[in-house]
Amino acid sequence: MTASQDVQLDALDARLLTLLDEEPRIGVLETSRRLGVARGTVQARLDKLVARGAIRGFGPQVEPAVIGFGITSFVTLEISQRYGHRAVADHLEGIPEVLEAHTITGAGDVLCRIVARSNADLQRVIDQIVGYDGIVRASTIIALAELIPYRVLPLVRTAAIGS
Amino acid sequence: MTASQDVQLDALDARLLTLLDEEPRIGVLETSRRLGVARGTVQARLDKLVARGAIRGFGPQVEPAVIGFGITSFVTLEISQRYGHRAVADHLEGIPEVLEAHTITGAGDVLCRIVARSNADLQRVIDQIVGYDGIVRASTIIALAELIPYRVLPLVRTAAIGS
DNA sequence: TACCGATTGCACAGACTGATCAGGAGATCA
DNA sequence: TGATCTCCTGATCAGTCTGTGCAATCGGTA
Repeated sequence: MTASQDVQLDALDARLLTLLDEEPRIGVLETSRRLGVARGTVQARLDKLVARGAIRGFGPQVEPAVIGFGITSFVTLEISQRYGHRAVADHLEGIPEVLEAHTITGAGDVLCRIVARSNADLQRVIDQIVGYDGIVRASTIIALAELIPYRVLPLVRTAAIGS
Repeated sequence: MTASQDVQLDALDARLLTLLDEEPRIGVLETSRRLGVARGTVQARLDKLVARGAIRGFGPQVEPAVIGFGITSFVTLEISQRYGHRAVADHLEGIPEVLEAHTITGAGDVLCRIVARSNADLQRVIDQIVGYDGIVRASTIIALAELIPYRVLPLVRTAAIGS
């Protein structure tokens, strides 16, 4: 699962990632100035992080809630033994409202994150999900408020040695 | 919660977001060429999306699993009525391994996503979480495999009108 | 028909990128 | 101590992009 070898970050990597997260549009040159290192160093560090997979990408982070999908829910699925996980994953991949899915331990087989335009719309999506033989039943939890929005930076600082 | 008014995307927005997601480093000019529109249009669209909050940012998307945190888990917390959600959120915010947290409906009060270096490390993090008076107990689900990695693009295409 | 927002095409100066190279600093090993 | 390696530095070069502003155009609307 873990791609190749784990990437060990250092303090400079952590500062670099933090700075880029806060001001992604400043460019490599300005970044190097802020960090007090040579431009080539910044480019080399970035290339390395991307090459090793530590950075998945720099794409725009779209906020589902702002483009009309204000409801977030976590749905636990119980899948039929006769169907493989792969088949279920394929089914789920075809539903845009399914933002991610994991196989899990415990009471349930798959946990997925689902967004919808409204509670009624959520019902529609869930119906679509369970309208597949491989899925026996679904248990839905609705997210009421976002206490902590997704973040990785604190973890990056923890992971960095000598910081 | 939803910042201002929902942003209604159109086909061009969807194509723009898709292209930027696939090749974030191509720059505005190249983007305009690929989309067949004027450079100013691309800039205006992007500015608008950012201003309205549809795009949260362009920061590097760090992959926790690659920097040493290979274990992902979802932990449901039951919190004491005497403490507010806010207090619990503050507590959780101080723990880097807590990547996100939501208040939820159903059997439990808070659902959070937690990563750790190993199962033993996960135990340490959970102990840290429950070592707080406001939290009565924690129920942990471990993610075994990532069936669908987090994605938003299919949703963007769905949200766009006239696509 | 007049108005309005959005898009276009163009222009300019300034700044950045990608690539490359020689030299230096620090760590490792025999 | 000396050889070797890796990483960082500082600099150069041509080519390209960005930020900005403006006048004209287009499509839909009052």
